[in-house]
Amino acid sequence: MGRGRPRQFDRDEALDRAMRLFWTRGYQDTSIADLTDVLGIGSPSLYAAFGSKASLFRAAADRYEAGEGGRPFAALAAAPTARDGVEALLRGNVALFTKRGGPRGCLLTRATLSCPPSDTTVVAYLQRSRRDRLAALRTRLQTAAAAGEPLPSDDVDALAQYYDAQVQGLAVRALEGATRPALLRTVDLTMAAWDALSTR
Amino acid sequence: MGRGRPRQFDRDEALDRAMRLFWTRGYQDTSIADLTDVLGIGSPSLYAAFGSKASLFRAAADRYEAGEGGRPFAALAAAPTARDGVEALLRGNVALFTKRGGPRGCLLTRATLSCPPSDTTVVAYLQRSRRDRLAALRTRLQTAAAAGEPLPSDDVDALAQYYDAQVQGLAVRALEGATRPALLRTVDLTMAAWDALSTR
DNA sequence: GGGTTAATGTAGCGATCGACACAGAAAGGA
DNA sequence: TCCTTTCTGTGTCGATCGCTACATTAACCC
Repeated sequence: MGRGRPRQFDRDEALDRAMRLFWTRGYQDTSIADLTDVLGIGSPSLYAAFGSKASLFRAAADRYEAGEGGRPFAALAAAPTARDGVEALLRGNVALFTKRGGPRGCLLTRATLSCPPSDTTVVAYLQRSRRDRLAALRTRLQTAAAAGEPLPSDDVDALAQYYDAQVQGLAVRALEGATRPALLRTVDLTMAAWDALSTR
Repeated sequence: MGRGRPRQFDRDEALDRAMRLFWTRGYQDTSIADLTDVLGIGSPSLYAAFGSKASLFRAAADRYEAGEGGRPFAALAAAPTARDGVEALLRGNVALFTKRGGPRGCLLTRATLSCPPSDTTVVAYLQRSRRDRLAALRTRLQTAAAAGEPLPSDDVDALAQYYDAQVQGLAVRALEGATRPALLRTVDLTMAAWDALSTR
């Protein structure tokens, strides 16, 4: 298999720990020293395995989106109706943002507000990620509209941006320390608004 | 008046420029070198006038809240009804977050997500500021409830947190580059939801 | 003008940032 | 066994971080 000296750490586990650390402290406030400390490896090993801080973050964010972070959006797409999907998206994100023992809030939202513009590759990654999430919302609502489901508005684009704002608001409040029940009451209001606007 | 050598810069103007810079780049990504550059003064003058980066930020944030940043909340308190107040709060914040030639988003929201926990005085300031804003929302809704105005929910506390989340969502989206018309469509939906939930 | 007080410009402090040079260590292939 | 290849630990690079010592300059009071 490998020709040279074998790697002495589990790359996936290291990536997972890096992801948790970026999630906890944001992008800029997570230093290479912090990472090598938590990962238990030297900085040359980190750079050999991941290239740079920026590319390590992108790999960690990929892992976030492919795992926990992507689950609420998977639930959105899989739900039988758009209403169920949006509710699953919001409640799933509340659970994600307030999980016991885990970092609070959203890794991507936090990074978006704490990444210096000079790190262009990270900024570009975050922009693409945001576009993808908006597109996921829009397409789910679009298919619902095509299926004749009742929606709170005919403007699917505006709806997608509206529910994206709900998610971001929940993420910020979770980071500020809002409790899970408090965030769920906010989701209750958002879904009550869906119903009140849809039945006309 | 002054005993020693007079200050060679306008303290208020310097504070205003510092506020704009913190608003544009967040707390952590704004360095003392950036500040002395934009303010046109040396670092000893900055420290003599403002004490430290943390206390300069708090002074700049005070200026933000007393000026532009506080206007939407002043409109909330001054409006004849809670509905008008919330709408003025949201639309005022959209205008603030997308003002041409000015920084995008909210100075406080951005700082909340980009301030290292080690800067305890700034963290404490931001927490208190957030509590105050939530309290402003809650008391306005409370007086409306006492006056018998129709509200989207009987749970005033949940309502306050819900509209706080709306503001934060708008702030994040503005920072991500959302246009003013797009954010206003989101506010349209939020206010349509108010009406649909209030008329029962 | 002298003396006092305060703000300024230069220059640099120790610490930390992201990233890497270098040599030693551990594997496979011959 | 020796060579090649790859990873690991030590040490450190130049740059930047927030911050300040020091001498100088410019105002006031007398």
